[in-house]
Amino acid sequence: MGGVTIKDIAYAAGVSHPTVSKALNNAPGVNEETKQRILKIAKQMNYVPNMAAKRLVNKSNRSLGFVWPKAEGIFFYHLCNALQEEALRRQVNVLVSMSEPITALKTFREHFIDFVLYWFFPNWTPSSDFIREREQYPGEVAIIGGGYMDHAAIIEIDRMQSIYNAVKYLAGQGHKRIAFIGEETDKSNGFLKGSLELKLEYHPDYFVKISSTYYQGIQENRRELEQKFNNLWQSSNRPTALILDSQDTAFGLINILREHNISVPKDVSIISYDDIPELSIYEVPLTTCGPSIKEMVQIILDLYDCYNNNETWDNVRKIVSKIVVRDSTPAIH
Amino acid sequence: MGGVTIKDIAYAAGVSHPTVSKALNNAPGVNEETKQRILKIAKQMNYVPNMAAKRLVNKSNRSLGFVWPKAEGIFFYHLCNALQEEALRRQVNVLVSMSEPITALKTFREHFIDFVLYWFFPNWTPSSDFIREREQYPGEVAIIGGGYMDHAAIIEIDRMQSIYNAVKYLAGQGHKRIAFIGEETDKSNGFLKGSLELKLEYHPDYFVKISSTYYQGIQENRRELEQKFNNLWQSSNRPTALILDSQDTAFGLINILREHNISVPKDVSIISYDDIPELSIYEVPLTTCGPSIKEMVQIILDLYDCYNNNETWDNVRKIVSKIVVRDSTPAIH
DNA sequence: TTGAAAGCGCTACCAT
DNA sequence: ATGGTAGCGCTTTCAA
Repeated sequence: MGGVTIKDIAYAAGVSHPTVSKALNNAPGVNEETKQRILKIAKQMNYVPNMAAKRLVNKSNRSLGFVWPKAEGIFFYHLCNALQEEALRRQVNVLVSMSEPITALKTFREHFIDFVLYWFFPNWTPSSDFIREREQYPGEVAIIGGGYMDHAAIIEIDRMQSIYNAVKYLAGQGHKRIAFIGEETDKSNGFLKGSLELKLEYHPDYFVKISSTYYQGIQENRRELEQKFNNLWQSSNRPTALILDSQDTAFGLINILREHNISVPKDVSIISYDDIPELSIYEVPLTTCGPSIKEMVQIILDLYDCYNNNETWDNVRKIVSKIVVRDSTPAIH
Repeated sequence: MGGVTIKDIAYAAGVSHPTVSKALNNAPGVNEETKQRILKIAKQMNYVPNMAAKRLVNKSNRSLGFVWPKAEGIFFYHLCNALQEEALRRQVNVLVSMSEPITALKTFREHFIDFVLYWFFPNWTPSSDFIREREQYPGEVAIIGGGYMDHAAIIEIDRMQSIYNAVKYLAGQGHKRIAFIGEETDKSNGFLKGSLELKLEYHPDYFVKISSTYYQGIQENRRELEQKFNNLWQSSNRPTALILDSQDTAFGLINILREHNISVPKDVSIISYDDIPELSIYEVPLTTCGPSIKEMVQIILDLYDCYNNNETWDNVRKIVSKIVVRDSTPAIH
């Protein structure tokens, strides 16, 4: 039960265990034929490497841990899935933890995961306990989504630029009156910057600032959204396009539009932040902006590979945002 | 990274490294005074045990792997979160994998997770590859949600009973005309059984059978739901209560009701399957049936504890369903 | 009570 | 190309 080791394989293949090790790790200096034989036997015997032993000799084991932030799940669900899929292709294991950052790191350390990826939010900074835990962690730590700490690779997401691009795109489609609905963050700043630089019509109510969040209750959230949207819609400067700051806002607004018989894109064009499939399979597939999950996953695993091959890498990588054009934003005249 | 080992401590304390090991692990056979001295030095030197080395010798550890099924995420998100939280309380690590079952088991084996929990669906049966992989796996495998295999603990969910109870509860609230909306599964059978046994009014259109699923597209799903619901609502035997087979159906229907200005519970009472917070924070908090996530998590970890303490356990555990009464189902006259 | 020695599974480093 | 040997840090005998 359990323990098939390289020695067992070596015995079965009639070679020595170092040869098996080399064969299994694609190391040079093994006859191709022998190698194939060993590989075959290993598979037959359903060999599973002992990560502890690997770690003991300071070898990485091609596994990546992702720490799922305490936040609404749908985006991270898709991110995890995509990560998982691409990782499979690249032969790396992905394990997910939903613990808080310190516990997660400890758990990953105990299980020999050699690369841990955190999703944090802008302005996050590490607690001293976290720093201490990170010092004990032998592998690499990467941070995506926001925040910064020493001894961690950073994958930056430029949300401001994302929204800025959305404004630009809509302007290119012929819109002059564009409103933004969402919280006050980098994203809304991108909207303001875009409106200003592209010399769009601007009225203070074009920034529809939402303050209640989903988890304060759908009810509260919806009420606020509905009321503020109505104000905007009834104003004398009704916009022709809307930029929404997240899928959450998009879901809320779509219901509201439906009730009011406002049709997309006939009555209004829409771009939403967040690259998730739910936005593309709606009645009117929505144009989205923001980093593509697919691309994020590539960058993450490229980073992992760099680490794994002991290559150097830029400590900060930027992930560019992308507009995925769908039916909700045709050109207007 | 790394550095201080028990040998260093041994040298500093003027003892041998096995003695340090014993002292650090509270093992018997070490002079109390020596032990304290060693502990103190270890602390001074900021010793951190090398998990790899430990693991290489001692195989077991308190950790549980959960395999997240390829299915829509929101329920599993809550389940994972709850599992994680209770596990923290019980000092067990939880790691989640989104790989397919065999890969997941292999990954967990590699990383010394000694207990793996699968969510499967009714009528699932293991492939021969899976059986083989399980045989190699030294830990325990548990299955929840449906399906069966040898050498696995089973946590059974009686969905039929859940819905049956819902029917019974609604009947108790005074309803005679109850309809069910959802796919044809154990759940719909529970509805039919309840209607029959409790001698409710029954019309064929009270079983609103939905066949398209969420991932065929929201659009398709919504259209079918809307059309079938309209039929039901316009029929001469309009029901006074609805049982919905999942949160998915609930979300869809709620939007439809809103558009039609049908008010809950004034115009119709509703019970939905699935114990997730989203159903409780809606405009009208919905009464739900089905197993409570909290309870599921308890049963899972109780099972884990049994396994971990080498206790015996019933190979099949049933998880009872519960009705959480909220505002959507008042008594009627 | 203590410590010398063996060994967990693996890789690195030489010899051959 | 191959394999013998050493050693990663730790626990576990077992002899002193």
